[in-house]
Amino acid sequence: MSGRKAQAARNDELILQAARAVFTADPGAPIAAVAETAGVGISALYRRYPSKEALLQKLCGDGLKLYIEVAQRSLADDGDPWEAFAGYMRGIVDADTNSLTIKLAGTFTPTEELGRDAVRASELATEVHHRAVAAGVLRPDVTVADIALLFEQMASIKLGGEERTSQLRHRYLALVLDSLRIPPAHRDLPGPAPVDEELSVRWYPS
Amino acid sequence: MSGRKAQAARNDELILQAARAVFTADPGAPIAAVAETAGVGISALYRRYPSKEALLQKLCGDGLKLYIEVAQRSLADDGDPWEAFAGYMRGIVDADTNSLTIKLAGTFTPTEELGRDAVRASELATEVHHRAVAAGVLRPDVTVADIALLFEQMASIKLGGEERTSQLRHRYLALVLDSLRIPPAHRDLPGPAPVDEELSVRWYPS
DNA sequence: GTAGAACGGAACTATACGTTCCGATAGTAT
DNA sequence: ATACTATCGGAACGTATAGTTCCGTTCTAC
Repeated sequence: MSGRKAQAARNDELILQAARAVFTADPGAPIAAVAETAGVGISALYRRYPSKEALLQKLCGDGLKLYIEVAQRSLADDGDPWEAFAGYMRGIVDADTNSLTIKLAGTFTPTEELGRDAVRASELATEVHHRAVAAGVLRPDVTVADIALLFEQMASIKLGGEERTSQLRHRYLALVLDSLRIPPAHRDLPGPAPVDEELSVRWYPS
Repeated sequence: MSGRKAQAARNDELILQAARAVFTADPGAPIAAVAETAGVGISALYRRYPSKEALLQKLCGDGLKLYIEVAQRSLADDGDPWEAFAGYMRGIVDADTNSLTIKLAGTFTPTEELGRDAVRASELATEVHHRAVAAGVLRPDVTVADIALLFEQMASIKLGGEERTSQLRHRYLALVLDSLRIPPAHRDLPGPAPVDEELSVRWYPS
């Protein structure tokens, strides 16, 4: 494959990557920002997706599939039950699927396939949760819905670049995990704590 | 005081309350929404504040003062050091000052007075934090900036009505406090856990 | 050399929102 | 009683933003 067809195929991927990056950074971003980030024109977008809504549905769908994959990987883990659960949570935080899925909830009517994947993801999350509780490594007064809201809290952290944000999310995830694990204990926190300047810069218009 | 002057004074308060409610719910809300919520016309707003920015600065300032008050109240607490610290965190979460202050950061140029109050608030937060660490009730690998980010995470929780949101914030604050306190332990979580329907309704446009 | 797919980006349109302006109203002073 | 003024409601205006369409261009395949 070469020439024009090849560029079209490359653009397919380029556009998806750009869309993911742009909309996770700012769910309300204009579609022109996606085109610019991808380095293509606007018509390259509209050739592939009939509307912005269609693009968002695609991204949401991909996010859900990633979520399902992470959950399945955890269920396949036969080792230490706590590590399986903690790995699941770390995986979801890394996948960064909540930033999109949640913030975009209600901005478009869910597809049928989207609905199916959502219940599938929910089932898997319940299964992961149930295993950890049954193994006696996860405090039982925390429900599956609690875990979902905790993911949203992690997703709300946005500071500095992409790298730094991920680092900090894992730092606070470690804190949360400390409060979830049985027996309770304090483990070392990963990544450096934020410094004052990281916080104060946000008070000045960019 | 009666008649027209009285209504004007009442409107002063009405507008501030409405503005606080509207902008905490949606920091990007239009100014017309504030007027509608307050039950007044738009000109009643512009008579008091020359621009939207001025109103936001006022709200931010009030929020900071509230923050300072809560911190001072904690420092005046001579009882159990942990309870003083936990009460401080609960107080800040209740004050709901972060929803505004953070989300609005960078949307306007900070006033001089705003800057002064900000450093004052920062000093007090450091003092509160230092006391808890010195008393040996707060894990020392968590910094003041960490606490600030934790507040933001609590503020990101928005589910159901105002009442329910507050309930859930306290639930997850309790979880976080479990991971902060020395010695580590699991305490009962306040408020009912979210049920599935509370989460799923967000997927449908209102 | 030509047909057509893919593309870039200007142009169009709708909408949202901050701000201004004007007519109305109700206390208040003379 | 009448004129004056502070206050108010809300329509009107201008501007910015963003989704979508459209047209001229380019590049490949045959």
